[in-house]
Amino acid sequence: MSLHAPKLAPQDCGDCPIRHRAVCSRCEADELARLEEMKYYRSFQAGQTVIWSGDRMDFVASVVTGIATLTQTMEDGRRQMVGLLLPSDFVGRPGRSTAPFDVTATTDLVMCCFRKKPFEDMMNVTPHVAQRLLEMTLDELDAAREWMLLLGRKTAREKIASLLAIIARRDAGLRLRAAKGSLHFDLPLTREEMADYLGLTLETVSRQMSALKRDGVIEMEEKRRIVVPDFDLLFDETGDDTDGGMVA
Amino acid sequence: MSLHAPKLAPQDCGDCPIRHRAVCSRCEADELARLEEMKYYRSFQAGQTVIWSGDRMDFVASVVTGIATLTQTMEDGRRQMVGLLLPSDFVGRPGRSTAPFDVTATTDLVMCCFRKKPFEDMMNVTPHVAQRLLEMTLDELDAAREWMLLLGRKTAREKIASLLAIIARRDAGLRLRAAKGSLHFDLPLTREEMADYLGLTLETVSRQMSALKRDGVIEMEEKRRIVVPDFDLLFDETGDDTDGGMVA
DNA sequence: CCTCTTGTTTGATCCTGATCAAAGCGACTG
DNA sequence: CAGTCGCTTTGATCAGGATCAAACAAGAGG
Repeated sequence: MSLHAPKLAPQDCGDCPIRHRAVCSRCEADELARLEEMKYYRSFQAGQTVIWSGDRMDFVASVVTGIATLTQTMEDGRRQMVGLLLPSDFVGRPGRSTAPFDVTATTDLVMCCFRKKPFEDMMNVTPHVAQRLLEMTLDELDAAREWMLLLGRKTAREKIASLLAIIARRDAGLRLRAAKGSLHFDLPLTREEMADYLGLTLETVSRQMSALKRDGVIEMEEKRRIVVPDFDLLFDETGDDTDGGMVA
Repeated sequence: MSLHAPKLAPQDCGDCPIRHRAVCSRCEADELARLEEMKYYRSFQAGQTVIWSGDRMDFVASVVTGIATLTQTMEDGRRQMVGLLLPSDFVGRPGRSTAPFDVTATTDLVMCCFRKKPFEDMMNVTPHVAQRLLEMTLDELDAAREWMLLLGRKTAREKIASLLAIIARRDAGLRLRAAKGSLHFDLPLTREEMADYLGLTLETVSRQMSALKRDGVIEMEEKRRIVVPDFDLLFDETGDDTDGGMVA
């Protein structure tokens, strides 16, 4: 349907996600080679800030391993997460030189980076990259709009359930739906980070997690290890009207 | 800095925004001609739905005159606006065939459309279009993230002030800051639409508008005609920490 | 072993914004 | 002009989540 081969499954992805995400498998070999020699890696410890809002940002990057968050902070400290970067996700924008929000490593993090200028130059000669990047950005925009519905109109319980469903679904996507219905996964975020994601306080997050446990929607092996006995049960709590892709 | 000439001011824009927004002035004349012969116009009355969420969408378009909104609706009727389209804004995504949300004309609306397939084909041969589109999409993503901060963390009063500031600023951009400090403009949205934008109820919107009037931050000539005696005063109510571009 | 720290849970109370209800205000029409 | 419709304002009350506060759990490090 497009110029690109079907998206590669994450486990097929080698050490550098950009190579697979931004460039299609039919691109000429020398373009790939050019990309290869441009890239370099940066590692961050959990909790470390990758870049502060307003700072000069002279690279673009994609996540290789670990999780990073994009957050906006108001003067008085109110904080809202506006993006969650998982392996293979992309950050940075060709054509803008300062970061519009904080980027923070929530776990140990490895990113694959390209200096912005040569990356932009390369975009000009290899249109596939621009097209793939457009596609990814449009997906992100769709996700942001789902998120806006969540922030603006969902109840605390629905917000929690939605977040759990998002993470569960992503994990299930990788692990291809483990034990037929029953699903278990690690929560990569603290209660406070969940609160920042959802526009709630950490106390409310904690209370609603307890409520979902009490009501049998989820179980907790440990505080950060979740078991979902029946995904449909969880999904019913999200307020969304269709499942939309649990089954591949 | 890029392949594109500096962005044209809106008043320079002819009858078809895509021509100016999506293609740079240095592009070859025959590309412009090809775009010209592809385009067609569609008109909608205020209140009319352009396309329903989930419907097949076989065109891309940009707004010529009027205002359209993108909204998501939950089963029980809760509604969240996720996009506001002003003249020269773009809708539709190459590479996806169904609309992910409702598009509605809030005023009488004229859109300049291109059938999706030929538009995609053209994108493949004219990389400038893809690049320009990427740039626009990234701007939209930034706007969506600002909006997420508003929805997740701002108070009702801050939300109202932010919305008024956004509209005032946009109007000032066009009319180049009319009466030195004092600014007046029409609100293109009903109280209910404002509520859907802000994740509030229409009653709360009405009350906070009254409060801002009582406190001298705004005046109302008519219910939909706003006077801002001092923009800085309004801006102080938004919770944002820097003005960020009122003055060109 | 104890202490310090970080993340989490739970309780008590408060307050912002939602909900329910009624009335005002134009604009348009018969 | 009365009557209606769409939009807006205002009032009374309610409730969901925030805030303040305390205690718990699990490491890490001395």
